[in-house]
Amino acid sequence: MSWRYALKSYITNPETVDDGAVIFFNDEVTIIRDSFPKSECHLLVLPRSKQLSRGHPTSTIDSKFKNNFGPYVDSAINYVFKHFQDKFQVKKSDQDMKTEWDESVLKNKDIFVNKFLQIGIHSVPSMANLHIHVISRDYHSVRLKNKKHYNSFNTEFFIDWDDLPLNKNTLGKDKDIETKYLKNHDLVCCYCHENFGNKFSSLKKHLELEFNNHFEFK
Amino acid sequence: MSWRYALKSYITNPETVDDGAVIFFNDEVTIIRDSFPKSECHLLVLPRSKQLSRGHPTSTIDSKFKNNFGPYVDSAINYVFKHFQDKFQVKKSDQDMKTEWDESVLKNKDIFVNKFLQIGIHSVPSMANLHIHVISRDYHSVRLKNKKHYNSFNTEFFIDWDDLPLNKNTLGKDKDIETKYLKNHDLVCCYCHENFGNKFSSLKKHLELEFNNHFEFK
DNA sequence: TATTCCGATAGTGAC
DNA sequence: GTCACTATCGGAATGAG
Ligand SMILES: Nc1ncnc2c1ncn2[C@@H]1O[C@H](COP(=O)(O)O)[C@@H](O)[C@H]1O
Ligand SMILES: Nc1ncnc2c1ncn2[C@@H]1O[C@H](COP(=O)(O)O)[C@@H](O)[C@H]1O
Ligand SMILES: [Zn+2]
Ligand SMILES: [Zn+2]
Repeated sequence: MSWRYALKSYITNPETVDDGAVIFFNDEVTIIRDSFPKSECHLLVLPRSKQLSRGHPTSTIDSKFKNNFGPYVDSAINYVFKHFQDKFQVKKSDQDMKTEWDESVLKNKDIFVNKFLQIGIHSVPSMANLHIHVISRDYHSVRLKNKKHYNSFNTEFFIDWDDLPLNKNTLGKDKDIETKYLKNHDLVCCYCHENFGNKFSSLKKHLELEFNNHFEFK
Repeated sequence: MSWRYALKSYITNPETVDDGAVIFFNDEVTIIRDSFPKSECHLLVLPRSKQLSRGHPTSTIDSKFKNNFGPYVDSAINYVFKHFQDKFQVKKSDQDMKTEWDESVLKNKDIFVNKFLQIGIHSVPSMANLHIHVISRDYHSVRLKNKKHYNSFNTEFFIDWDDLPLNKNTLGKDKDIETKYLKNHDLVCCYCHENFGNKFSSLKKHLELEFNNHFEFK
């Protein structure tokens, strides 16, 4: 079986997968922790229906789909929020200045979701089984190892759940999308918007600083 | 002072340079071993006149220049021939087949020069002080580290002393020459003409074999 | 087409 | 998609009263 089907067993037999990734399943969905999380908390929501699973997300995720799976996405959101709350707290700035990054980010779920969570899909998924990413916007992870990883979540390559279904599918060819957003797009810090060009190593070090400036272990 | 003038002290004060590179100098020329030799034996002949030294080789090396410096080039050739003779001998092939690579290469200077020596210049020199390369055609050297190094001696980027002065300077822009010959030109073995494409590492290993198949230490 | 260091880019085979 | 490995390609600094 091709690597494109690495997620398949999570929907065919979630009860027998023993890698500890599954956090919820019923007849309709499986929710897992991504095995190669690109942030502190990175979940995938997978519809179990073969029909839905093999569809391309941009054409499959319509309002009916959203109505049906919205609650499961919400539950993934709740999980991430809780997990982050349990593990981290907002760091008090030395300067004690009033910023957007006050404690409310980890106290108020709506603020957390708006400022610090990404829910959506990749324009060109690699994994064949349809999945929705629910990922915290810290990008503080040893699994985040190259430009493609970062830009797949931090450019228009990432399509927000709220923007689905797309009014009109204006996406180009897969190769063109990848070239434009994953290869040629500058690396831009998601905290402060500093532009790092192609310097992934510099961005990595910077993300480490950003994370440690904003959060600390409880 | 810029790295482009790394050769300057060899012509301004050859008597005080103490790196052991200088093998001959008089009022007109300095002859040195290249500090980063790309073959077993790699010399540079440098006119000491400021006027000549700052000229571009393709416009400066005319018949008058050649008459004047030909003898020094010859002396560099003699040095390389002698050095190679002293250090190496042609290896007897197991198959004992009659090839061009018989012992005459290291016994007859004319054959050595014709088959195994390159005398000339780079189309686009990096070093600002005019210099003529006299280099054995083995390319067996730890200093030969990349495609540019190899192709600068094994494509038309290298202009033979015998072809100077050029009838007509049909060279393009420096950048274009560099792209065409150093970057885009395939790597081709100078012994057997096998094409290695961009695989410099493969060529390196092959050159090691070629050298050891043709020569051995005395 | 200076060297050297460091890192970005790219292809491979395997899982 | 992952990893590990190898190797190619690419920019930046290079100096120093
Ligand atoms: N073998 C695997 N098991 C579980 N998840 C994986 C595996 N390989 C890749 N992934 C994740 O699957 C996701 C696929 O994302 P996508 O680019 O949308 O197809 C990525 O976030 C990967 O980290
Ligand atoms: N610092 C140096 N001292 C002596 N020779 C050098 C130095 N740097 C480079 N070279 C050599 O100078 C030559 C310049 O060749 P060119 O490409 O014709 O300018 C090359 O063969 C280099 O190996
Ligand atoms: Zn930042
Ligand atoms: Zn060969």
